Amino acid sequence: MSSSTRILILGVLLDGPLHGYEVRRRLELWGADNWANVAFGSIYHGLAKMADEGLLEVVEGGRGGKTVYAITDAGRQDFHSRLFGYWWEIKPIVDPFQVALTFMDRLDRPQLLDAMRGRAEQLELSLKMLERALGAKQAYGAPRHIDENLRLQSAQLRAQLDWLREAMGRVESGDLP
Amino acid sequence: MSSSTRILILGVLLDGPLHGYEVRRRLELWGADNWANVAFGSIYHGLAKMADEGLLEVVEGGRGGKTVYAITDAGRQDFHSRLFGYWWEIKPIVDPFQVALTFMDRLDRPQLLDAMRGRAEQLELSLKMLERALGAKQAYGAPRHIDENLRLQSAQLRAQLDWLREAMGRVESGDLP
DNA sequence: GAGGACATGCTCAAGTTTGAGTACAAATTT
DNA sequence: AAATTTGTACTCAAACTTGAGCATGTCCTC
Repeated sequence: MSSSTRILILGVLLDGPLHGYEVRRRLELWGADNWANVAFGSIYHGLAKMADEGLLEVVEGGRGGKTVYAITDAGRQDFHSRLFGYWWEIKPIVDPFQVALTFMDRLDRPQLLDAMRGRAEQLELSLKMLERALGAKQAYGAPRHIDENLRLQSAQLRAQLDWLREAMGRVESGDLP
Repeated sequence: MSSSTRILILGVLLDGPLHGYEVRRRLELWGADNWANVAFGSIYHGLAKMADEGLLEVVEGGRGGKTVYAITDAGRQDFHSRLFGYWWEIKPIVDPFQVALTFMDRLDRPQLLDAMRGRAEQLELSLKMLERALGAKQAYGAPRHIDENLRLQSAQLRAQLDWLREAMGRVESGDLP
C-alpha cells in the first residue's frame, strides 16, 4: 500500500488496538480524506499486509466478527523511522493543476484569462472556507495540532493565488504564454 | 489510467503522431516527472486504452516495430474539456508532509525542533535549486511557459517555509503541539 | 412488532500501476 | 572488428487501489 496509508494506519493504532472500521473513522475525524488519500478499501488491505509483515498483530480475530489489530514493537519502530523520513524529505508537490498550467498555450487569450479569473475566484472561496474551519470549534476527539494542516494548506493556496494574479498580469500584457 | 496521465499523453500528441517511447521522452523533457507522476509503464497502457476508446488511432502499427499513435478529433475534444476542468477544479494539495505534520505530537520537543530545522534547511536548498533552474537556459524544445510550473512550485515552497518558521516559534514557546 | 432507514464492518472482482526485465540497435572502447 | 556500453522500445506479472455491494445490527416510527 502507499507509504501514507501505511503510516496513517500505524499512527492511529499507536493509541491502542482497533478494528478496520474504527481506523477509518479515526482518519475521517482527523480530516485525512482531505489531505491524504486513503480509500477505505486500502485500510483493510493495509492492515492485513502489515500484520503479515509483523508490524501489527491480530488481537481478537475471526469468527465472523471484527478483526482487531494492535501495533507491535516492530510497527512502532517502522512508524518512527518513516515519520522522520517524511520530515526530511522534500517531495515536489504534485498538483493536477500543474498539468493545466503546462497546456496554458493551448487556450486562446480570452479563454485563458477567463479560466484564470475563474480559478482565482475558486481559490478565494477555498481560502474563505479554510478560515472558517480554523475559526470553528475543534472536532471532538481530533488533536489540536491538526489545525496546522489547515494553516499550511491555507498558506499554500494563498501562494498559488498570488502567483495566479501576477501571471494574469503577464498574460494581459502579452508576456505569457 | 489517472486523469493526469491521460491529459499529458493527449497534450503531447496534439503536436503530431508519436510512439510510446517518444511520448515518454517528451514528458521528461518538460520535467513532468517532477510535478506529475507518470510511470512510463502507464504511458503504454494509456496509449492502448485511449486507442480503444477512440481518442487515439494507430497510425503505423504492429510488425514487431514501433506503434505510432495519432490523436483523433474525439481525442482533441476530450483534451480540451479536461483542460478546462483542471483550471476550475481546486483539489486540495496532497502532500506526504501533511502526514508528518499530523503526527508532530509523537516526537518529543527536541526531536521535533530538530526535524523542523532540518526541513527548513531542505526547503531553502530546494528553493535555491529552483531559482537556479529558472535562471538557466531553457531546455531545448520545452516551451517557454513551462517555467511557470517552476515559479508556482517555488511560491508554494516559500509559503511552506514561512509557515514552518512561524510554527517553530510556536513550538519553542510551548504553544505547539 | 413490522417495516424501513441508517450505521457498522468488511469482501472481492475489476481495473490500474509499476518497474524489472527483454530484445535489439547504435555508439564507443579496446 | 570484437566487445562493451548506452540508448531505444516495449512487455508483463505482481502488486496495489477502488468502491459497489453484502451482511448484520440498531434505532425509530406507525
